[in-house]
Parts: sequence; C-alpha cells; structure tokens
Amino acid sequence: MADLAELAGVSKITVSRALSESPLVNAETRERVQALARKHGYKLNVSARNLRLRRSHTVAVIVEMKPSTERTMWDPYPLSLLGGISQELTSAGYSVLLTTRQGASHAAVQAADGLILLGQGARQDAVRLYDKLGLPMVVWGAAGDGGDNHTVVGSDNHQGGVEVAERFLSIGRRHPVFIGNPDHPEMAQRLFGFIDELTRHGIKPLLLRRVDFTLESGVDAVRSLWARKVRFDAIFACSDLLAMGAIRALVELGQTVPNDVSVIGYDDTPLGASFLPPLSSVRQNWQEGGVLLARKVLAMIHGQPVQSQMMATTLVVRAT
Amino acid sequence: MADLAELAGVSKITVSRALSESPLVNAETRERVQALARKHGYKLNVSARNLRLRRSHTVAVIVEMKPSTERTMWDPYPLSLLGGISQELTSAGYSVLLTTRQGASHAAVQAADGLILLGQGARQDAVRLYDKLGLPMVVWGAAGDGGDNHTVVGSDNHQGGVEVAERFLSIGRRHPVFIGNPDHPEMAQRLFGFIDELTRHGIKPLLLRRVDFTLESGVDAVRSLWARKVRFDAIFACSDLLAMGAIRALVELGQTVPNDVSVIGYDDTPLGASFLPPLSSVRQNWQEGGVLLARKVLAMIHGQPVQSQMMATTLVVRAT
DNA sequence: GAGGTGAATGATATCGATATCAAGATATCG
DNA sequence: CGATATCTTGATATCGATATCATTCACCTC
Repeated sequence: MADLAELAGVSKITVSRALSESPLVNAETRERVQALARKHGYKLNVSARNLRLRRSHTVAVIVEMKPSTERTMWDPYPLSLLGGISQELTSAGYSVLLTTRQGASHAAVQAADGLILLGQGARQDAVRLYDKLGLPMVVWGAAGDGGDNHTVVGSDNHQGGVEVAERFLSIGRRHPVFIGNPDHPEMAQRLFGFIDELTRHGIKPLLLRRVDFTLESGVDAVRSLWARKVRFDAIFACSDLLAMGAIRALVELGQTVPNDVSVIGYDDTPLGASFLPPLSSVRQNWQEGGVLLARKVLAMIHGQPVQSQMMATTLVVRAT
Repeated sequence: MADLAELAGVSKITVSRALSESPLVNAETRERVQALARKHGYKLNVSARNLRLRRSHTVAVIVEMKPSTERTMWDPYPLSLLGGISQELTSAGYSVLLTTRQGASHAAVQAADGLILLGQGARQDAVRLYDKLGLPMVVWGAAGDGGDNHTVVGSDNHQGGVEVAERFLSIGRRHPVFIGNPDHPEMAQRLFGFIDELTRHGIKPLLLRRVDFTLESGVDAVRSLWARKVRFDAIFACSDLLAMGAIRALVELGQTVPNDVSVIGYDDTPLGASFLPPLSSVRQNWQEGGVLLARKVLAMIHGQPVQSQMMATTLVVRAT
C-alpha cells in the first residue's frame, strides 16, 4: 500500500480510503488509485486489516456429529448443512473456517467472529465448552435447556415424530414400532413426538433400540422382532437406511410393504426415494437449515436480538 | 500479552517466548508465564501473529464441481473430499477456509498459504484463474496439460474405464454401451479407457450421451436404446444413479440383470451397494483423495517437490 | 583476575492496514 | 472582502505479535 501511495503520488492513508470506497476521497483520485491497484495486482493484507479492526470476518464451523470422533466429517448430514452455511456466509462477505472438534483448540478458531456448532455432543458437553469462549454461537440440534449465550437451530424432531404417528393412526395401524437410538437428543425428540401422539389415542409403541444406522442394523432389528414373535403393523425408523433394511428383512420374511407393515424412515434421502418400493420418509430441509444457521450467527455478530428456531418437517408419503 | 508481561514481571517478548516454547527462556519462567496465561484465559491474537510472520497457516478450499454454480455445494462428491482434506489439514495445524468460486475473490482467500481447487471448471478456466494468484495449488480432477504451477490429484478415470471393459470382455459381452457426458474431462477419461481396452479386442462400444446424472436419466437412456432396437448386452454408466435407472428400465422391459445385460456404475455409492440387485461399480476412494490433496498442498507450502498423482480405482463386482 | 562463554532477558523496530485529529485548499455567504 | 463551511489530504499513533540486536549476569578457564 505504501508503494501504491508513492506511485499515485498520495499518502498511504489516501490509498486506503480510495480502495475502501470512502466518500472522504476525491472521485478522480479514487479512480486513479484503483486503476493502479488493479494494474499492479495489489492485494490487501487481511491480517493487518483484521488486526487493526479487531475482527476477522470469519465464522468457524465446528463439525462434531457423532461420539465417534474419527468419522465425524464423513456423514453426509453435517456436510449438507455446510453447503447452506457456506453459501450464505460467503455471500455476506464472511469466510468459513472449517474444523473438527480436535482442531477447534487451534488459535484460529478463537479469532473467529462467530461460531457454528454442528452437533451438540453427548450431554451437551461440546456446547458448554464453546460457550466459554464468549463468542456469538449458533448450535444445530435439538432445542436445549436454553438460557445460555447461544442460539439453537434445528429441525422440529418432535413434530416429525408426531406426523409419523398421525399417518400411522390415519391408516389404521395399531401396533407401531420405533427403531432408533433414544440416547441421541434429536432421536429422543422424535420418539417423544411419536409416543405423545400415539398416547393421545391410547396406543403404546414398542421401542427397539438400535445404535448403528445402517441397512444391516435395520435388517437385524426386524429379524429380532420376528424371532420374538412380536406383533407389529408399522415401523418408524430413525433413518432411511434403517427403514430400507427393515423393508428388506420384511420382504425376506414374506411380508408385504405396505400391506402388512407400513414403514416410514427419516431424512428423505435420495437413496430412499429411489428405493423399490419408494420409501416414505420425514424430510428435513438441510439447505434451509444451513442458511438459517448462518443468518443467525451474522445477526448475533451484528448485535441483533436472535431467537432459537425449530424448522418444520415434512412427511413425504411414498409407497411404504 | 503486555498485561501478562506486567503480571509476570517480565517483558512482552519474554512472554512471547515462554508461550511459544522457545528454548531461549528459563524453564521456571516459562512455567510461571504459562500458568498465568491459563489462569487469565489469555488468547493469542492470530491476526497479529500472521501479520508479523507473513503467513496464515490457512489453506483455502474452493468448491466448484459443476457448471451450475448454484448447486455446487450440494453434491456429496466434493463434500466427501472435504472430509479428508479437513482432517489432514487440521491435524497438521492448518485451518481450512471454505469457499465457493464466487466467494473466492474475497481477500481472505488470497491470504491463504495454499489452495485446493475441487473441480477444474469448464475448459480449465478456474484453474487458470487461480494459477495467477501464484499460491501453492492442488487441483482435484483429471490430469491436465500439466506444466503449470499446480499439482493435480485425481482418481484414475482412464483405468476405471479399462477395468470395466476388461470385466465385460471377460464375461463374454460383445455389445457394450457407455452412458455419460464426455464433455466432462473426468467422464471423457473413463470413456477413453473403456474404448481403448475394447478396441484392443476389436469391439466398438456405443456412446449414449446423457447430461443429467439422475435415476430418471438412466431410465430414459435405456428406453431410448430399446426404442431404437439397438442390440446391447452391457452398460457402463458414469454414475450409480444412472446405472440404477438403467436397471430399473431393463426390468420393466422384461430383461434380467445380469443375465441379459450386465450393468456397471461409477462411484460405488452406499446407494448402489444396497440396491436390489446390489450394483457393481467402480470405486474411487474419496477419503484418501482428500488426504492426498491436503498432503500435497502442505508439501508445496513447505517448498518440497511435489508430483501430480492419479489414484487407483477398484472395480467392485456385485450382482449386476 | 582478565577474558571468554553461554544463558536469560530486554529494547526497539517492524509487519500492513486504519482511526483520529490536524491542516490546507476551495467554495459560499452576508 | 473576510469569515465560515466544505472538501480533500496528510501526519501520527495504533492494533498485538515476533525478529534482531544488545545487554546483563553468572560461571569457567588459564
């Protein structure tokens, strides 16, 4: 910038003003300086600016969806959110700093203007940890206890459960089963919604705990029900893969879907949609979720009041 | 840092040295300063350090896989690579700055120590654009013309095509069809590999151009073949979705897979693996790809010699 | 005991930008 | 025509860290 100043025959500060479109500088001077800057390929030193302005124009995104730290980055789940976040933040002129929880101790994260936490961690420990940093923070997940310094955005898992229950009830199902892992706060909400709605009609679902969200796990779940000779006519699975596994096992056992047993999955993956038969599923709009997360951090950074928000889910009824 | 210096009764510079584990400082002093730093929650100002050291310990990842700029972040493809990149870089103490091409003009990207470009853009224009920045750069994609300042990492699409051809030949197929979009450099490589190997055995495949990589597009492709009464006994589809669509159409038309027609997809998605029948497909290891990308940039940043590299593909033979 | 060695610490300058205050040039007004 | 307002520019200090060179002091050797 000093060089530019010399070239243009003005002072550094005038160059600075010209490049930042300050109205304090003469239009002609501004043009001249900007032309020179382009010509010589001048590049602003972001560190210097950030140092002076005491802000980084950066939001750190910490990904930690599962207890298994090894695999966190691999699930398509956080990655979809990331898409929305990234688009919204970059178009607002902010940078996205991507880290896993291990990397989050690095200094760069602390320099961020705000934090987006994907996944609350077991027992909210991650949330508490980052709350201490005192940065504007938005968390993706189930609505927490609140009262902290952070905002929560998530999809309304409780409502998702309710919708599935309503659907089952409306088509006359009376012996529903829930497959999933209620230790996970978001899954728990789905279960609660499911139970709440069923209970209002005097029905009590069976809870089948499954930790792995794989196709095999779904197959296994149904087989175990069958082996125990449990009577059931509807399955609410916490993921599409579980649901597809369940259907596959049902078919093997000579059951037809949806005549004998209705099955509804969760997440409405393309995978489920192109399954045969096409899977009914609860859709969460992750793109929108990401955008919302980004908007909330930005609002917090700008000191605007921000509220937690749960996004509506949609039950997509296909063939199962 | 100045405050810490006063508290500890030493100078700023000594504090700096103590916190950076410099051997120039007395062990006892170092302990004392570090204890104070912890106690008062001291946080290093990264901007200041970066300014002084003239580096940012940051690698920018620019995502631009498809001509359609709107959707770039949504394909699971770049996102998987991102996982590997992120883990490798953060564990090496580097930060990952995530941007789309639109956001890449922002100053923060230019401040990065290195660049990872996911997707070369149509006609390599993106590559050329960023090459100008003069930063260490690694590009994911098909091996380019080389000779530029960047390194290319990608999976060996040509070999992938060859492997599929070999498989078809080994099971006696004589009328293969290729479905995909040869305008895309990576797809083109697959096609070339496919053709090269087949030609060695005097066989010429049929090329069916399809731009969309959806299930519907695959269905449509096979129907059009059928309508034209083309004779074919093997299909190499450029994506698993295309392959699954093709199979679905074949089944509708009364053909059996793989008895009448063999089908092989690309990418070995979980989707394909849990398809019925389980899809044969060419696997690219994206996790490894991401790790490799990260390692190469780091090497370039450290001034070590780096070479472009194509990763081997694996043909996973399942039921189709 | 003079000179040399090495360990520990400090003073100062510096990285590249911007905020603040000051000042010169020009325009406007009665 | 002088005074005040407006526009434009500049000098200086500053953000928070680290590199460089200088200094102090204890200890060792001959």
